[in-house]
Amino acid sequence: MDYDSLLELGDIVDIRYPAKGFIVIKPYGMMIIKNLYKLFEEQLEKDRHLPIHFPAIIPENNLRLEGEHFKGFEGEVFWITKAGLNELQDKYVLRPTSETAIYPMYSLWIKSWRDLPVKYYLSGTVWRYETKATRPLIRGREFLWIETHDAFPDQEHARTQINKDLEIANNVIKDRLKLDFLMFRRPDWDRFAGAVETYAIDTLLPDGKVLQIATTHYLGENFAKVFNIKYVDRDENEKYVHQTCFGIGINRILAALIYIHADEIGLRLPSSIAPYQAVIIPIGDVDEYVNKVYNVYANKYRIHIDNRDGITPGNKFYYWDKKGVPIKIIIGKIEKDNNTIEISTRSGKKERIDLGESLDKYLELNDKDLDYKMKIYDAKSIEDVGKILEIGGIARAPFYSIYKEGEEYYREIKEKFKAEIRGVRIDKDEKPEGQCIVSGRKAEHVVYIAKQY
RNA sequence: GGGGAUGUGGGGUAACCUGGCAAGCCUGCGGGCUUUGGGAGCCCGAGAUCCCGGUUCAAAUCCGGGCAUCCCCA
Repeated sequence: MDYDSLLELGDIVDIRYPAKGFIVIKPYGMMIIKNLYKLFEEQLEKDRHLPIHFPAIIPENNLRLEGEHFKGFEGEVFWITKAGLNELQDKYVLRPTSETAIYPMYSLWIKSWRDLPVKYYLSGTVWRYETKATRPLIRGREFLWIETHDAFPDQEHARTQINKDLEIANNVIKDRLKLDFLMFRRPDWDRFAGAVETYAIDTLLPDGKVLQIATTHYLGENFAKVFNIKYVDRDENEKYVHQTCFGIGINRILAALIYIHADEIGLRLPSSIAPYQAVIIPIGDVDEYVNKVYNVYANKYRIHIDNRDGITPGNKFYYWDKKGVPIKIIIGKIEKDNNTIEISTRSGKKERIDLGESLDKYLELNDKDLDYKMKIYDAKSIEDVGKILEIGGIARAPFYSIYKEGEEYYREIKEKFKAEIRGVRIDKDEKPEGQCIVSGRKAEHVVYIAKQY
């Protein structure tokens, strides 16, 4: 089913808000988002991150401090130049990302090796003045995300954190959300503004474009130097911290969930984030028994009773199927008389079980049905890349280099196919065979090429 | 950033080119009756021409601007 219809019938967002790139997220969408936040925050806290809040506005001077970072974001920030009737002398921006909001404070907080590491996460909103076509949840001028900002005594610790970030992403996105993705090191020409290295997670949407849903950056000492984040180590040497930051695109993950798992009927949601894991649909006059069933399951599962009057059961089945509820619990006279419930899964399986029996099995079944694999094919030539992109896949190919010397060949791909080199796998060591499909040089990397959002 | 197209009840659309009936249809929404084990039926009802200006006896329709959406190109 197409993306726009899914948003509409899933009651996820209302795109009619009259400001470009800004949308309303409706309760059903927001309930999913809250569950997404919870999954990630639990994992982050398990990895000893602490929650923090930072203001949404950043003074212009702070934003300017790291030159490359400023250059990267200057064109896409919302400026606050006037307040009330006053023109502001010192302007602000609405944060497009929070490095320059947070690091001046880190400079104040971090003094000694005893203060490290610092690992904080911020769940919140950022704003970017996107001028390209916006798309609900996929590219907006306002979006929800989580960003961590970590400071370590040295490079080694920082790099270890990057692996942990990717592990967290894997635990949630692959295991709990059932989304397939690839982890890349981005080519040099596609780094985060101000970062030494950028790692990213891409998933492939059904329309054949990849969507970046999370990134983690190794910032090195770049920001520490301009924001003066120094500590004294055990040997009384003054040193700059090494930093990482990890961004998790909540809106985009929601978009991917909706779009990738859907079928012809509508949404299909993994049980980990479904607003309702099961909906009770009563048939006939069985209120008392319905309440009994609800009480049996409500403290273990997210359960909703659909007791709307005057709507036929069939209509309710269809309604909740469209919204992607994993399990429907059907309760009528038969169930009441036998102290049972009927389970009907989103995938169409029906079974009558005893009241009190666990629903886990059916939720697991629901989630297992959601497993899918992205279309990735090997390209042995530049023509192959075209063919693979044509059918909406990701092309895997030997390429000269993801470092700056490879950029000119990347340009050729970009021009020819309007596609991007997403990078080299980091979860897997891939050795290229033969020649670069563009330059004919000896290939140093195996890269993945795809159209992107 | 450049170009093109579009804007009609909550959603999808007809009428627009060639100005003129009470702005039609499907769906959704509210009420009533009848129903209820996989999208029920009948009756009633609420709900729209994006905004500002212009042309005209008359504008959803033509013109200008704004806003918004979609597509293509950089």
